Amino acid sequence: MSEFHANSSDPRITAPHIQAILSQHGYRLTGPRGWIVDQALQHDRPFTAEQLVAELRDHQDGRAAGIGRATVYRTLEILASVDVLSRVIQPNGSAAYVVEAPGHRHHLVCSSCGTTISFTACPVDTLVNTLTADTSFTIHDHLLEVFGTCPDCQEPADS
Amino acid sequence: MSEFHANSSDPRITAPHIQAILSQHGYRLTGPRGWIVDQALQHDRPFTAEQLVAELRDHQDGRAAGIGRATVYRTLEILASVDVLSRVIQPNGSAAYVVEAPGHRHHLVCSSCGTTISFTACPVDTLVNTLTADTSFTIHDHLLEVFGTCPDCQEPADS
DNA sequence: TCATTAGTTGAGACATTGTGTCAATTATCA
DNA sequence: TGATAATTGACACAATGTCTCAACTAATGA
Repeated sequence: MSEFHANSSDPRITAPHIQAILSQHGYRLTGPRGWIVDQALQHDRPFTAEQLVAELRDHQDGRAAGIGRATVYRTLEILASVDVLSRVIQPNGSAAYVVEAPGHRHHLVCSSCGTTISFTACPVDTLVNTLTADTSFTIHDHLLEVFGTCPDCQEPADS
Repeated sequence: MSEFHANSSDPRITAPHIQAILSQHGYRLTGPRGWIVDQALQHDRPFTAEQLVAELRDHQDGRAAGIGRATVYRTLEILASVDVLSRVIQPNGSAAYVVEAPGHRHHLVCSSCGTTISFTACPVDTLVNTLTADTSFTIHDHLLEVFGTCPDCQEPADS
C-alpha cells in the first residue's frame, strides 16, 4: 500500500489556496478567517477548536487576539465542509481537525502523543456493499478511526 | 454473511441474568441499578444516558424517580464495561447505548429513526495488520460506525 | 468613491454531556 | 447484628459546542 503518509511530510496547502477555495464556495475573505487559516496551517497534528482559540488569544497580532470562540468553531466547520480540514475523532470521543489533502481519509491516531497518520485505504467499501445488499439501508457515511501507540511512544524494545 | 441481526429480534437478555453478571464482576446489586437495567431493557434502539434519566424521572415507582443523573451515567458505564451494553457513536458524535449480545460489534444506524443493526463482521482486522506492518504502531482499538437510512425511512420507491 | 446589502463577527447566554466531590446510605459479609 | 466498603444523590464544575443579536464589513454595483 502506498497511500500512507504522515501529515508532516505532506506537500502543504497554502493560505492563498485555501482563501481561493473559500471564495469559490461563496465565503467571504475576512481577517478572522485568514488568521484562523494561518494558525491551522501551523499544525502538523490534530488540533482542537479550543486549542486554536487559545493560540489566537495569544497571537502577536492584537487583532487576531480578539477573535471570538464562536467564530473559530464556525470557521473550522466551514473549512471542514470545503474539505480543507478533516475532522478526526479522538480516542476520548471529542473532535479535532487536521490539515490535509482532500479526499476520503481515515486516521491512525497515537493515543499518547497525538501523532496522526492518514490513509485512503477504506476497508469499509466492501462492507458497505454487503450491508446495502443485506439490509436495504441506503448508506450515507461511516466513521472509522484507528487508535494505537506510535513507535516513539512505545516502551523501548529492551534494555 | 449471517452475522447481521436487528436488535429487536435478539433473544433478549434478562434482568436477572444481568444482575448475575454484575455480581460476578463484584458489583453490588442495588435498587438503582435494578431500575436502570429494567429501563434499559425496554429499549430496542440506542438510547442516551439523558434519555434514560428522563424516563426514570417519570417512573411509576417513586423510588426510581429519585435516581441521580450521575448514578445513571456511572451505571451505564459499568454495564458497558461488563459487555451487557454496547456504546454506539451517533452521527452527531454523541454516545448512546444498546442492549445486545456481547462481543466485538459495529453498528449500522439509521440517521432518521435510530434503528440499529449490529454486525460482527469487522473489515478492520485486515487493515489493522497492514497498518501495524507499515507504521509500527501498536494498535489498541478502533471506532467504526456506519450511517444510513433504513428501508422504512426511505422515500417510497415510486408513486 | 460611495452607498447598499447580505454575510460575518464577537459577546455572552445557554445547552449538552459528562466528571468529581462528599456526606449519607446501604449491600455484603463475618 | 455490626462493621465496612461500595454506592448513591446532590450539586458544583468542566469541556465542547450552539444560538442570538446588535455591530461590523466585504462585495457589489452605481
